[in-house]
Amino acid sequence: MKRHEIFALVDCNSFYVSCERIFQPQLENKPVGVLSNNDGMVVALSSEMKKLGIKRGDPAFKIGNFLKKHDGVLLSSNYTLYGNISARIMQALQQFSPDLEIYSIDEAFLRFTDLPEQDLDLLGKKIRATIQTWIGVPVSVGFGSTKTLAKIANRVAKKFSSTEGVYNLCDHPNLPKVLKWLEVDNIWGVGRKYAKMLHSNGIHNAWQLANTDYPWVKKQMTVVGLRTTMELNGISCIDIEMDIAPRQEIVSSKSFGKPVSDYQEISEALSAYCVRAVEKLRSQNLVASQIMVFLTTNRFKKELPQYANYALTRLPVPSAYTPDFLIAARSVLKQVYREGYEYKKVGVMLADLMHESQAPLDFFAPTYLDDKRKDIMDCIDKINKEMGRDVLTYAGVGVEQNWQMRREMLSPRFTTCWQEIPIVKAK
DNA sequence: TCTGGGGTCCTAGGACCC
DNA sequence: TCTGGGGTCCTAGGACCC
Repeated sequence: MKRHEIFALVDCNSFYVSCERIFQPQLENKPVGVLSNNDGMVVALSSEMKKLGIKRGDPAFKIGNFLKKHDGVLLSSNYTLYGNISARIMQALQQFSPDLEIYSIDEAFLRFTDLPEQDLDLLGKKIRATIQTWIGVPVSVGFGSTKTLAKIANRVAKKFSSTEGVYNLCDHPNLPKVLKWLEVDNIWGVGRKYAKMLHSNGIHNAWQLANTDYPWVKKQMTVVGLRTTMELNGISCIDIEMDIAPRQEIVSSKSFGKPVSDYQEISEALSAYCVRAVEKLRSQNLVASQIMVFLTTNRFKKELPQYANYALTRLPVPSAYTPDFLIAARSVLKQVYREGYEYKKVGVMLADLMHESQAPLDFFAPTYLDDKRKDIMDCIDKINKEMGRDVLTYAGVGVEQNWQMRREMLSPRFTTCWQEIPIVKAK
């Protein structure tokens, strides 16, 4: 007999903003927004910011003046800080259940087995209090008999202050009411395209979707949509994933701080992203054998000629040796680069990843592990880790780096850099 | 001046094999 | 009249997530 399972979704409220507020208490109760790379658009907002009518995705340059009038603050994103705070939260959550899935930087699923349901509300409150006290970040907790329902419960917890941040949908008499309230657009797993399709078929809320003919759903939305629909009916189809699945691809790409046409500059930026991607590869003890390069102009500038393209190549043997990728990336870039365009973005994607110990042997060439290449890379990584990022790097990444992104409102690395750790003076 | 970056999964179709 | 029937692997594209 299957044991009775309950899922919880713990989700940090306005995560990036909450991270900034830990070390900058003057930001409490103020409209605060955190921007995407290049200070482009708002990606996280405090509730005060939402009340001003600002939305995720609003471009920074359009709202700057408006915010000044309302004492609002915009910050550049500080992923070093957010990553560190996230790790602390996940560690703290471990104590509530060993069955923990880190779903994103600010969300985790927990699975409980044979837990008395009357205790759920108390448990939710305890989780909230723990994360608030230990780390200083407010979270919301939703319980459900499936992951999809736990997600919905979390949404209710966030939306209605009367819940005090905890909502339980397990065998709840309000379940039909909640499902009727929730538009299909807001169901986990239903994106813009499918939401539109469902609306045009007269299915507007989660209750209606739950009661839709399964074969029809499968035909229109593949098994993925079918799973979601069944989960709305309390049939658990998506289990938590505790093992960190090995990566299948690693992407490194960024928009430029300003438009770039010059081949040399693009090549430098590409080289820099390539160095970063291969570092990431090595940090997980992986090797890659495929590399793809893509570049694109600014699609928002409709008056300018547009161009986007990509191409890929394979390495003769899987590798994590940066120069192998730099050489490959540059030869691929030559294939896709066209003169006379203002480029906005270039990037590299590594694919065909496998653990370095599983790389196939080649009769004619030594594997990455065999010859000195791994030793050289490990040595460089170690120096960079101890002495600072890019103390040792490659000539191809250039010196001036005019293409670098903008981060004009960046907060300090409060928790990960000795020079930037805040000092509290005793009175 | 100015609009993110990094992932996953599923399906259809073509190549190739016996 | 009629032109096999599976498999598998690979890739591109489309959907989704935060």
